Amino acid sequence: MKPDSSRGPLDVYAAACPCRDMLDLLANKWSALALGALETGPQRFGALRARLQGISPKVLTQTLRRLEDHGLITREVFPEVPLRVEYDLTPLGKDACVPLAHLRSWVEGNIDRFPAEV
Amino acid sequence: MKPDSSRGPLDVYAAACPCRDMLDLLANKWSALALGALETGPQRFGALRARLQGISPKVLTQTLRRLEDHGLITREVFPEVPLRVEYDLTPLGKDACVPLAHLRSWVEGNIDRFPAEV
DNA sequence: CAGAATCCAATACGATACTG
DNA sequence: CAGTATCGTATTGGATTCTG
Repeated sequence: MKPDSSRGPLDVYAAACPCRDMLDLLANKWSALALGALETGPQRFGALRARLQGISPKVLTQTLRRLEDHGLITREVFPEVPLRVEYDLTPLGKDACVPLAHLRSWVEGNIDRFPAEV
Repeated sequence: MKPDSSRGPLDVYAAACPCRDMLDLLANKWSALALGALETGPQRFGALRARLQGISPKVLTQTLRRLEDHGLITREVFPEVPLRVEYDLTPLGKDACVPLAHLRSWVEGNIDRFPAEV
């Protein structure tokens, strides 16, 4: 088990560690929701937009692009009419869903313990 | 098991659900790091600042205040000279640390699988 | 020490309109 | 359908300075 040294120390607390960027990507509301929405299978842009209530097309595009660039999801275009584009999880994305699903369900399961909005 | 109805449906995907706000709070880089830094016991402002490399005092204050307002941490002032202020986890905060710790360690453990920066 | 105050740069976001 | 382009606002973030 070589803990990698080619890309610097593995510490999310280090500002320069690539871990920090990944944490910034995953510890994000829209990322967590988008990845979770894909757990049930490939989804189209419109479906994701409907699922992630309140997201604008622009922000959804940004979120998906960023996830794609980091290898968490794939984007496939079907040159049909009307156009169809499907997003799906990569193996890495599937794995990332595990801790994110825990976080989402923890929130839903403990929301009653939070003090009411001030 | 009454799934609560006093505060609306429990669905992080619903824009109006309070869950959304909580997810927004926890699915956040600095929140995840700050809570994790407190897992080992109460910490002073300066210690947290040193641990969360790269954070500015202003953002750290905002982060801590927000966590305190939502009942995840406590803030205790010791009127000494020099002044000492300690932050600590509440029971709720301790519980929230569990999924967040998973997320942080998942990132550290899988960073090598991510494509190199573009 | 622990922040508050201030100023300013960056960018994130929403709404709208338009295109392949 | 699935975005992109554009605009303007709003929020965020950093650096610096100051105070109880």
